Amino acid sequence: MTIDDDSQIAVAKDISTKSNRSHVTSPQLIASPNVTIYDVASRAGVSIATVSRVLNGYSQMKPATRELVVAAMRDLRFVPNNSARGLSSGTKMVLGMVFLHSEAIDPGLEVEEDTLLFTDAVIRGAEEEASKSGYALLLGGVGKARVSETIDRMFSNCDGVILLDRTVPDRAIPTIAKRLPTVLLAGNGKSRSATTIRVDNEEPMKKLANHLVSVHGYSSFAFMAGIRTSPDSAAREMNFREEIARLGGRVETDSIWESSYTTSGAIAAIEARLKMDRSMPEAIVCANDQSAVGVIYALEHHGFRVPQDVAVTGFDDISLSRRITPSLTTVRQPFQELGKAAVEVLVRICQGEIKSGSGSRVLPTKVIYRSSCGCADVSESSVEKFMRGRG
Amino acid sequence: MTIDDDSQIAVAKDISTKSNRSHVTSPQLIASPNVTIYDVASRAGVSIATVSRVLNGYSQMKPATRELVVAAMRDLRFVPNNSARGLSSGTKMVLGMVFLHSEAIDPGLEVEEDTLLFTDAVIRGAEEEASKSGYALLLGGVGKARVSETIDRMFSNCDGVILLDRTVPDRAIPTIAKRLPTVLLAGNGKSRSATTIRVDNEEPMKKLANHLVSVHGYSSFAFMAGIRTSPDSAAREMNFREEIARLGGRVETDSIWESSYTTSGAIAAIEARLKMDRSMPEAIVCANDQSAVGVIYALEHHGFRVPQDVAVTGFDDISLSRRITPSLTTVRQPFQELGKAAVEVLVRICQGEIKSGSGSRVLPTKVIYRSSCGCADVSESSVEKFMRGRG
DNA sequence: TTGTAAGCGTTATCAC
DNA sequence: GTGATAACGCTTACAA
Repeated sequence: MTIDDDSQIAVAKDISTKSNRSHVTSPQLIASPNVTIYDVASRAGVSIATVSRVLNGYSQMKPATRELVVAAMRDLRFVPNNSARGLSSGTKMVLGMVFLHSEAIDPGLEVEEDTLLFTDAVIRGAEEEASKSGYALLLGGVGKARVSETIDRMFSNCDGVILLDRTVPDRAIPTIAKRLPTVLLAGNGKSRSATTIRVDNEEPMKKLANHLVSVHGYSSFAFMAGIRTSPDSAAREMNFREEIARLGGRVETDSIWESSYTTSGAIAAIEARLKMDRSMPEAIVCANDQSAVGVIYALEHHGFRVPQDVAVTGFDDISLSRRITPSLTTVRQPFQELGKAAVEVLVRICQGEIKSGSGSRVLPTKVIYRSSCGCADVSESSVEKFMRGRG
Repeated sequence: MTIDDDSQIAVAKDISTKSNRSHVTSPQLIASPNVTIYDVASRAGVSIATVSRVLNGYSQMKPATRELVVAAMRDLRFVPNNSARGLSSGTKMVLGMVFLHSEAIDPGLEVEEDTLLFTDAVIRGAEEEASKSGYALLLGGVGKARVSETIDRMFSNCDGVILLDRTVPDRAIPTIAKRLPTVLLAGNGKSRSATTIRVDNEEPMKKLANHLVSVHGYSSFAFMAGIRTSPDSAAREMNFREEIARLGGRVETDSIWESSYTTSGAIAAIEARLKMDRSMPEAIVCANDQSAVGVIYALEHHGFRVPQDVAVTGFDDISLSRRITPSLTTVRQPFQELGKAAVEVLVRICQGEIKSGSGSRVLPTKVIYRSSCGCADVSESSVEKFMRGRG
């Protein structure tokens, strides 16, 4: 419908030759008198098949007929019923996105707003891309135990589904993928059953390791994991450890270095570590920015200067990382692009262009050197940046 | 389906007595061999009507029969087809949320991530509440000109829709509301056709005005609007102006005080203002936190100290407002609650408990005094706060 | 190029 | 308490 002109709604009611359809004497209560292809057909003087053809952009039609139908659709303000479409064709033009509720990520914490950022940005990117391709995006948040409910909803409402990392137990993925085109977001990329979209964790971690060793001369390190079972965290940790080992440095191995990806978790970890040993490694590399922020807070709280006493780095490049002091050296990850890429791939799978499970797609990342690693922060000030932004 | 056990999918395939249904010789290509109520019915030895009754929690059934059906559903891993349900019953168990794409809010700007916050938090709150009520949430982002496409998608996929402020021209709302239960979020509350959920802009703005005058003794002010046509911005401005007038203060009236709700917009506005007149009012009250941040940046960039030379306040209480220096005096707005409340109301409208258009619901807000207005910031440090958060 | 009619998987109205 | 069966609004063979 065209929402720019309310008056036509009246027209629709007057003209509607509703129930002209031959085989019906509507027995059900119908909430709103919705216009159907029968109405359009009878107004245009054609069959419903013809209306359907117009609706689906069937090419081999007499242009005049098409015009007629289009006009009738406009006049009656016809909006196709997607349930009927979905039922008949099996295609719903809806994609699902399964993510973790914030309480599931960090229960009990008042609010850690930035935690929302990753998922939100992905959702935004996905929605934008989906709507470009004519799909709608259905949200499926999962908390403690809602997983199977949510998955069922996806099955019954969507043509395909994007599963964010850790929303669904690994072993369930093949089952899901068997039933519905599935794309994994930020998973480990090892699933044979579904395509994975993720960022490059290898190159930037090696680069970062090299930078810390060659440029700043550090040799003792710790890696603050997010959640050890998270593929991203694991990959970042592994690549960092490997490279440091290759360069002859040492990385602590204590299991205490785990933050739940949160600021508060990182603070708690540092506290715990300090109870065991007052000394600190020369540099702490974190699996994400939020924990890096926590590490910096906690270190400074206990009298360590960053980066003079201990260098700290993050991963993500959330906006906060530019604003804290010291500004955070980190790895820029294209949040929205991840969502977009996932939808792109999923749409192509749904449309049969590519088949499910075909490998993984890796998006590039970039190391951003700011001051928390010991570099001079050469980025523009916020004001300058914003001003330039205005042209 | 229960996703905890992949093996049963095999069972489903073996047992399925598909196409037992009397009246069918499936002519269409069916992508996946989905289990239907026919399969369940034949496996349980009952009619499809009985299966449907179980599905809908019909109470007057022999428990034994119910058991039988439930077992069959479990065994076959039956998931009801929502398109069919929607077609037959007209109820889709899907709610729509229409919001503005970020590019529509602030085109051309690189990324102003915090801009996302309001909408994202609302979406999260809405999704959580929706899923509690058994509904799914469908996203409908609108950019430049996608409005009517998106609205159509809502019509054809949803039982009801939440319209965020400024997503749809005012005059189109009655048309939409006539066709679909509609709730307005952060609108002006004046629509007769749809219920509005919004926050209280009156009490906190009056309180703030009083605070600035009585506690700090300011008498010259400016109000940095977001977008003048935005009901929230307008309400905040009006209430502030009224109260200041009552108290005998002055508020500038130049139209230059408008930020587009963004940091960069606020900076640009301050720059423009400075070109006209080097002096500044004693206090600048902003329609949201993002613009307050821009105001502070720009003022300090030009040698003004905040709050000593100029006091600044915001609205929203985004996490950044606690972290900047000086910390921002602002009004806390319950983002997620807004989403929740909107869904709550919408669900009740959809279920016929209350009728559409019945008044508006106003959520409370709270003034948070920090240092940018001249108060001493008594809030805990970040570290302390985070630590306490851990218990 | 267009029309006829079967079928998609549910719900709901009748009977029994 | 349960079973037949029509109807929901659309797509798609197949026929014309």
